[in-house]
Amino acid sequence: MKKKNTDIFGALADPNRRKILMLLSAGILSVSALAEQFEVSRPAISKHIKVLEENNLVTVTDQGRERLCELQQQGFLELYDWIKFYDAFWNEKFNNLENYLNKDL
Amino acid sequence: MKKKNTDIFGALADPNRRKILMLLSAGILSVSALAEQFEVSRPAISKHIKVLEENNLVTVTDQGRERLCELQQQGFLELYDWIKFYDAFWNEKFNNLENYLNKDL
DNA sequence: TATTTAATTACGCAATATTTTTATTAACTA
DNA sequence: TAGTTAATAAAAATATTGCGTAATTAAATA
Repeated sequence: MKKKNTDIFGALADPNRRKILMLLSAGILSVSALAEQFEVSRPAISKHIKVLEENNLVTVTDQGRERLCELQQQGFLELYDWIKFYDAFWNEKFNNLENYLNKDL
Repeated sequence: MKKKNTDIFGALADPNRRKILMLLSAGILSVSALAEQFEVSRPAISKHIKVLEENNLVTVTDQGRERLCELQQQGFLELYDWIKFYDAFWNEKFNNLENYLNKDL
């Protein structure tokens, strides 16, 4: 039983991890292909990918000795759900403001 | 010139800070009123609020010796902008899938 | 089979983050 | 004015994170 290190917000808190996601938005890439785009070492990138994987932002599939990384929607949906709550909050707030402003028209 | 500690993703990475936002979604609260809802000390909450303020998730207004905290939309919009990019990514992806599936109909 | 390549694991360390305790500032109130 | 309340600042302790090096595993290749 492996324990999860961080949640989705923690996963997104690191700039290198967000850069990985951005790179993967252009297409599937191996760990090495990703690592080439960074100053940091390959093990560092490996760990970042693991965090992204644990939080369902990325899926990794073994292909021979390579591991191919691809964006996964589920993690993004989780984040989306979170922000939707506040989106609703703001909509309601501005609706109420609008109602208030129109009260005497 | 004071330097900002973290960006919006870092600001949201802490569970206590997200709880502060949730509590503020119910209405304006003073620092003390917020602190009551946590196990951690008041200075800790103070610092969390500062981070939220620096990232435009919360505005604080002085009222006598109290400081009233309120949600601020700007920070949420920043996050929204980020996720919108990936939202578009997924929409495009599934559109393409749909196009592919319908190709021979 | 020996070597190379892709990647992870293990370990340790430096940098950051979070929290606490103590001290301080400023605004109310008796 | 003296005491209390709300909050932050400063300093220090603790916890977590990110990263590198070295070692290891597994697959491809000469």
